[in-house]
Amino acid sequence: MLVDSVTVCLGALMLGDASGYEIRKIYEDGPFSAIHKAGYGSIYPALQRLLAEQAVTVTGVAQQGRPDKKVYSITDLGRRQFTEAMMAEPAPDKFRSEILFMISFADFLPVDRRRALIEQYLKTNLMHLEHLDACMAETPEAPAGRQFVCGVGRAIYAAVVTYITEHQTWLDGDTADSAPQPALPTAGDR
Amino acid sequence: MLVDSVTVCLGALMLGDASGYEIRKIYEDGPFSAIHKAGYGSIYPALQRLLAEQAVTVTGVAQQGRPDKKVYSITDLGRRQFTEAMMAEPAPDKFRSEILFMISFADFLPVDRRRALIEQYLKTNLMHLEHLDACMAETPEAPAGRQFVCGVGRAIYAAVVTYITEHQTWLDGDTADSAPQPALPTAGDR
DNA sequence: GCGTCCATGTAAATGGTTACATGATTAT
DNA sequence: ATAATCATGTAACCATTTACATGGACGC
Repeated sequence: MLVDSVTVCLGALMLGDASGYEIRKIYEDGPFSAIHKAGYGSIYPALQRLLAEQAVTVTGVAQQGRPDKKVYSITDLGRRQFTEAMMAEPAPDKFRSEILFMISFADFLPVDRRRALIEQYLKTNLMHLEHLDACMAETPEAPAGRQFVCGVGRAIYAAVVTYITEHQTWLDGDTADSAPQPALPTAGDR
Repeated sequence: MLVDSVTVCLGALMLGDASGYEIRKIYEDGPFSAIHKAGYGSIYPALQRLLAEQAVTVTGVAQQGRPDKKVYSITDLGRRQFTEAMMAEPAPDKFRSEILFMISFADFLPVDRRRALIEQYLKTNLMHLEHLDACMAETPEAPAGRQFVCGVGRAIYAAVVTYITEHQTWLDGDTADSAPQPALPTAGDR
């Protein structure tokens, strides 16, 4: 894997100094969360490796009332490592959806369950959409790359929401009734 | 994980008897490939577990010229297990994209690299779209659940392709020039 | 009082991917 | 000849996720 926890930390530090805790927040809450998540269990060990490699430096920051913070800064070596990683061939995207897997087998499930799954899928996609919009609104001056990626994410969530609202009746009623009607025009949907 | 290799095999066998080799093909080549991939390394052990649990049965099929095939069939117990798994709370979707991660940091990359990444992303999405269309054309009588999921996949790929073609110039020129102009209006961007 | 946020870390468990091992047939 | 397809499996490897451990401050 070319983009592993180490690269992920380096990326966060390219945007500015940060502690492990803050790096996690970036990937867990920020606009990056849709692309790549990272928990403490992967970040803290990665930072130690980077420190040993001298790709980053640390500064202990004492805080009043809070535990000490360790703020990491990327070094020139780290910057070079990061750029190198960005030049490697990216691995294919990985996507895994339990809920879509379940919906695939809707025909074997009770009608209630089908409806519940669709509803849940619609709801979560709407939430993601709102969350992304909120993130984008917070940083209107974000660099072009990040805005582009956020735009892609937005387009995806919006497309899913639209599709569901237009087609959710497909799975209503039992199998016999479900005749997939018009669907998407142009490029041979069906 | 509620939908693991075992459940995945059970799902494939719900659609009909199959060998490990054939199950892999379903998840590697078929319309399911976008949702959940599975290699031999996870399928064969899963089938053995299922056999021990008596969720499936095997029939050895001797073939002329070919290695013997082991065709698995799901039992009533297996069907019950599968349905039970489909009633559990689905884990949140997992998505990881190295290429989008790279594009997020486009501002730190040479212009050539930016363009190459965008182009590659567009190309792969077009490929996925075509592949899905081909899959859907092959089985026009697919059950409603599967058609719905394929439709979602199609909508996603189509949305990404549209977004890229409309916004790819953002990342042209160097950072100074890249003023993200009109950007995203209100809601339904697309 | 209780939950959440801040803050850093470790260790075990999970579980999928990759590589290896074997081997015949068919298509190029 | 050589690559690809058919066919089954094992074992090491890898990385992430989850649970655990610790602890003060702040809001409700």
